[in-house]
Order: sequence, then C-alpha cells, then structure tokens
Amino acid sequence: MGSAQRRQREKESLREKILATAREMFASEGVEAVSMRKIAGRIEYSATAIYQYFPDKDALLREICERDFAALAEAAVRVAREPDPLARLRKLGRAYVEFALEHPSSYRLMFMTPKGASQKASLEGHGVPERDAYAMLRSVVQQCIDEGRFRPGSSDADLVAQTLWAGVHGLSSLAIVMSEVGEGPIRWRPIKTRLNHLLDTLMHGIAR
Amino acid sequence: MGSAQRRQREKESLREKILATAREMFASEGVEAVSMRKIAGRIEYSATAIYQYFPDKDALLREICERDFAALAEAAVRVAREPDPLARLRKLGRAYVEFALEHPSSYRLMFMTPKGASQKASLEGHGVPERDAYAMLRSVVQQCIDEGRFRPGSSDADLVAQTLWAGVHGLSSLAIVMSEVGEGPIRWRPIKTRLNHLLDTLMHGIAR
DNA sequence: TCAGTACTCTTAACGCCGTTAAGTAAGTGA
DNA sequence: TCACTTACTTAACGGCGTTAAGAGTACTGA
Repeated sequence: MGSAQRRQREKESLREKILATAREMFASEGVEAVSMRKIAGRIEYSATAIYQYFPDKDALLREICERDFAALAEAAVRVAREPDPLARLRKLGRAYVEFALEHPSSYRLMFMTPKGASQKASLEGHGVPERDAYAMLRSVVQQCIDEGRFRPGSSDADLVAQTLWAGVHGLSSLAIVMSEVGEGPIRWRPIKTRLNHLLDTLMHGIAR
Repeated sequence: MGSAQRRQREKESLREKILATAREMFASEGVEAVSMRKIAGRIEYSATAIYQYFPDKDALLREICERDFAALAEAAVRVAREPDPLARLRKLGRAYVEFALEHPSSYRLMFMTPKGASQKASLEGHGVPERDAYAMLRSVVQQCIDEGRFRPGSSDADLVAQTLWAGVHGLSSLAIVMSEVGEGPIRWRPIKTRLNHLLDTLMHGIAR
C-alpha cells in the first residue's frame, strides 16, 4: 500500500505551502497584520487546519525565522573563505546587513522585538541563531586582535564585537523601520553608500 | 460661576491621569499587552471613557511619545552649550542613548516599529532643530565639517549624521531588546563601556 | 422653580483576533 | 462490513479596538 506514503507526501506539501504563504504574507504585510484566518483563506483552508501543522502562530513564525537564519549562517560560512581577517570582518558586516534587508520580517522578530515567549523556548535549546551569528563575529574579531590589527583600545573581543554589531544592527534596523516612510524630511543616502561609510568609519576607528 | 473652570480643571486632570497610567503600563508591560480596557480598569473607568479624551489608542500613544521626545530635545539643547563641536557631538550621542534607555517604550514606538502612523509624529518636526533630533545631529555634524574637523571621506553632513545615528540607534535598540534576556550566552559588557567604545570608534573613524 | 440642554460616562454591540472543542466525512485495516 | 484513524470543518470562547445609543448629573435661562 503506497497510499500511506502518498498521504505523507501530501501532508508535507501542505505544511510547506502554509510556510511559504505565511512567509510571503508576513514579509509584505507585517506579522501583526496577518492573521491565521487570512493565511488560511489564501490557501483555501479553514483557519483551524493550520493548527494541525503548527501548535500556534508563534511556532509558525519561529520556523520561518529558523529557516531564514540558516541563510545567514550560510552567508557567514561563505565569507569565512576570505583570508585577511580585516577584510573578512568587512564582508561579514556586509553579509549581515544584506541578510537583514532580504529577510526583514525574520530580522524584526529576532532582533527588533522584545524577547518574550517566542525566544524563551529557543533559548533553552541549542543552536540559537543569534548566538551563532554573534559567536562568528566574535571569533573573527578575536583573530584580528591576535594578529595585532587593532588599536590598543580595542583589545577586548566581546567589546569590539558588540560595537560592530551595534553599528550594523543600527543601520539594518533603521533601514527596515524607515523603509515605509520614504520621502520624509530626512534626506537618506542610498543604503549602499551608508553601509560603506559605516564600515569605513568602524574600521578606521578600530583598526591600527 | 467658576464651576465651568473647575469642570475644565477636573477634565484636564483625568486626561493627565489617563496619560500617566498608560505611560506606566506601556513601559512596564509593553504597548501590545496593554489594552484600552486594562488602562480604564486601572483608573476605575469604563474603556470607552478614554475615547472622550483621545480619538484612539494610537493617539494616546502618540501623545506620550511626543512628551517624552520633548525631554530628548531639552537634553540636546543643554548639550548645545558645549563649545567644541566634536565634544558636542559626543555629548549628543551620549544624551541620545541615555534618553532611549530612560524611555524605552517611547523609543521603541518611535524608532523600532514600522507602521508610520506613530513615527510620523516624531518626524513632523520637519527640520526644526528644537523639535527634530535628526536635524539637530545634522547641524552639529555640519559645524564639524565647516571647521575642518572631519576626514575628507566624511564631508557629507547627511551621510555622516546617518552613520552616527545608526551607531547610537544600534546600541540603544539592542540594549532595549536584549534587556529582558539578561544572562544569556552573550557576555555583554556594561552599557557604559559599550557606549564609550562605540563613541571612541565612531569619532576615531570620522574625525581628522 | 423647573423644563431643556449639554456634558460625562456607561452598557451593549460589531467585527476582528488566536485558539479550543466538537463534529463530520473519507479512507484504512480486520 | 464495521470499528477506527485521519484530515478537516463549524461553532464557540474570551479578548481586542472601536462605535452607537442611552443614562444620569450638572448647568442654563425663563
């Protein structure tokens, strides 16, 4: 009886469809504005059908985030090939910002909303994405310090990593938040220009 | 005769009580978790009574924010007494972060959530330094440029202002978001240490 | 003094929300 | 055939922001 396998496949496929639909809607309309009923409506099921695949809205959100953050980890691994640690740091910063802009709803959930119930569960487990991202940054910073590339005032790897994180996070989160305002009173420079200037500034400020 | 004035005073006083209660609850429990019914319950009125004083929840929120941001403007004006523009810039950054940490719920609403409705209020100071934090930052940056204090690569006042803003915003917003996690896997340095290192780094990176 | 009116607040309700409980129809295995 | 499982639906609960309608009180002018 291969029908059991077929049903398994079909179930898997609906699960993926829910994930894909939810991701798209979260990204375009915002997490708050997308209800379980709306997601269900889009795929022509009742809202409660989703609860057979995900325990609650938060879990659905979390799974989307986990997958998105795998993309960040991949990008970081790709960057690690760069031999010069200073250049590696630059590329890491660039990859971080690019990730944030490509996955704004995931980024918002992970780094721009207070850590409530959604984080607690994942913090207790292992492989916390934000920890991994931070650990990666920290290790590259440490390599720069070990090679004597930083000023004396920047010899604490955690402190430097936290400063750099603040910089790229500030750029990313402001870009996400202000993306809707558009033509405000502030004359925004292009995001690429801002990114380059920020990285130049941080590197000049830290490197010997 | 004077009773009309008394009634006016009483109305004003209830309005202030709503504002004070809402501010406190928003700050301690988060904006999302505080409903109109809960605010009303706390001051022993029905939920709909609030609608006589504020058109909707957003307006209530906005007024709290506007008042908090007056405190930021005041702090910035105080800072403006510093004669050296480079030192003024440093103090401005410090004041900004201090403000964010003192009014986290306002800060979150203004700079950490999309949905322009609420942040429109903050930007509606359109270029007036006393009211617009960004314009103030920009003008101090411009003074530094005019005095030839910056590197050649940092001659665009908007670009530099946006880089500096990214830095202090990143520090502030990460501090706010991560404040609840506490002793996580990341070994956070004290916020004052981080602030000093960030300012040192940015200044080194930009100043001649 | 007293009807009329303005003001302040309440109750009831609408249409959303996330989520749970109960039911149904189709498919499975003996 | 028939009990059982699976995949889904409808109905409902309590809570949300908000609106509509009404109650009670205080003020007004004759």
